[in-house]
Amino acid sequence: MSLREKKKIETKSRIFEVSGRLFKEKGFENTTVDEITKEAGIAKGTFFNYFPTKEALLMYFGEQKDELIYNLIENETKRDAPTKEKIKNFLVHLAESYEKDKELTKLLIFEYRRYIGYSGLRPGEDKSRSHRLSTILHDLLKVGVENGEVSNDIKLTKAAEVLTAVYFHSLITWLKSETAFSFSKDLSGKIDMLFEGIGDRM
Amino acid sequence: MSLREKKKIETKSRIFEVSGRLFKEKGFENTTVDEITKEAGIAKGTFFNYFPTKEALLMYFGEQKDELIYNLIENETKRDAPTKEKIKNFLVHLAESYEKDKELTKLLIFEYRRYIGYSGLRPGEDKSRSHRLSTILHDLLKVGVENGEVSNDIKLTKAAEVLTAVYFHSLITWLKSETAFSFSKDLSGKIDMLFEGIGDRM
DNA sequence: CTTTAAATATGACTAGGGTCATGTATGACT
DNA sequence: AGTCATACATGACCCTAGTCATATTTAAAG
Repeated sequence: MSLREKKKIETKSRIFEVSGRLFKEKGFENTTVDEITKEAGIAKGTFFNYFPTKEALLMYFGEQKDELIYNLIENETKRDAPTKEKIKNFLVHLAESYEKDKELTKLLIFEYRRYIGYSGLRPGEDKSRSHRLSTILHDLLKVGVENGEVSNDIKLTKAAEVLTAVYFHSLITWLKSETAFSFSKDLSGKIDMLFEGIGDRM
Repeated sequence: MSLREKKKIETKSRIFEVSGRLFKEKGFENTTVDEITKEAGIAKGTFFNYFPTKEALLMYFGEQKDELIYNLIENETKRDAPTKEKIKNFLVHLAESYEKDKELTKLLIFEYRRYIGYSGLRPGEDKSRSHRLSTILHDLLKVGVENGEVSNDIKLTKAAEVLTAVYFHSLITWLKSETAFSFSKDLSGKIDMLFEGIGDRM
């Protein structure tokens, strides 16, 4: 690895460390790019060589965190278990990991959405969280259909999207709520409902 | 009505009209508060007497539009019809009304979310779209349970939230998509699925 | 018609995100 | 080692949302 590459990595991770500390201390909005660069010992312009906007830095936090979580969980869902349980476990674990730091999650989710919302106008891949989640769920459901645990006349993609929808909606409701209700429990109940259906089975 | 009140209303609606025109012409981000106030014939500071931030103005657009739509639709759902059909009609009508102006909807939804996300930190009422939608759906489902059309052991609130979740997720997926798929049709299919359930009925 | 207090309007000013022309370090090639 | 092209760093500068001390307008009271 060349000296240049080393320095690039070094600088990027210094920005990452310093901003992480500052965000925790003072919050995202109250931390200026100036402060970050001063503490990191670089010029302001340099920051924008690494992250196109201040929000992009926040997204980077989200990506790092997601990487950890998804890897952790993808393994776990390889275990043998009924499809519904696997899906539930997967989502509930995700939920629990977010429950650990509500404030950071708030920032990540709301800024991320905004960012994706706009950048979605441009062409390019949908790197959004929801798409990734949908894909994983789709695969799990497919196995479920093969085993006869999941109705085989449903559209897999639609079902995966519905599950994703419920997951994110619960997450957002939880983030907005001030009372301390459990995101993971709320979600668990809703997943049951999805498998059962809302309509009366006479 | 006093002269003061008249002027206030006059000024607010001038801001509203001018900004509406400018947003359509040049987009939200590319329209500055300076431009708006110049065209409206007021000083910059005055703008902020009426709207605390530029985004608040956008939210005001959203509220105005929602008011129209919800009133229109709330009446329509008073008709006699099966619960599922009523819910479907309601949501599909909503969907269609958004389909008419995708760009504006994009702005409203993504900015609104961001705004609510942050302001949700403060105490106070949840004036969010999703909450309102949930309430309407909850009432519709209640009638359904009374008529035996909807399973009576489901938690009404949970069910309403699940429907809301699917509605918003579809909306957002549609907004992010570049290909022209129909939001209202996609939604319609998902509502069917929710009533049926994902699990196999053996 | 004055006086006076409160509401509203004003625009110079501040703050912070983001740009860009210029300077400097790096490494490939001779 | 010396030359050169290219990648990267720099900080003065720009732009625009939002603030605030001051000025003006309204309306109520005397």
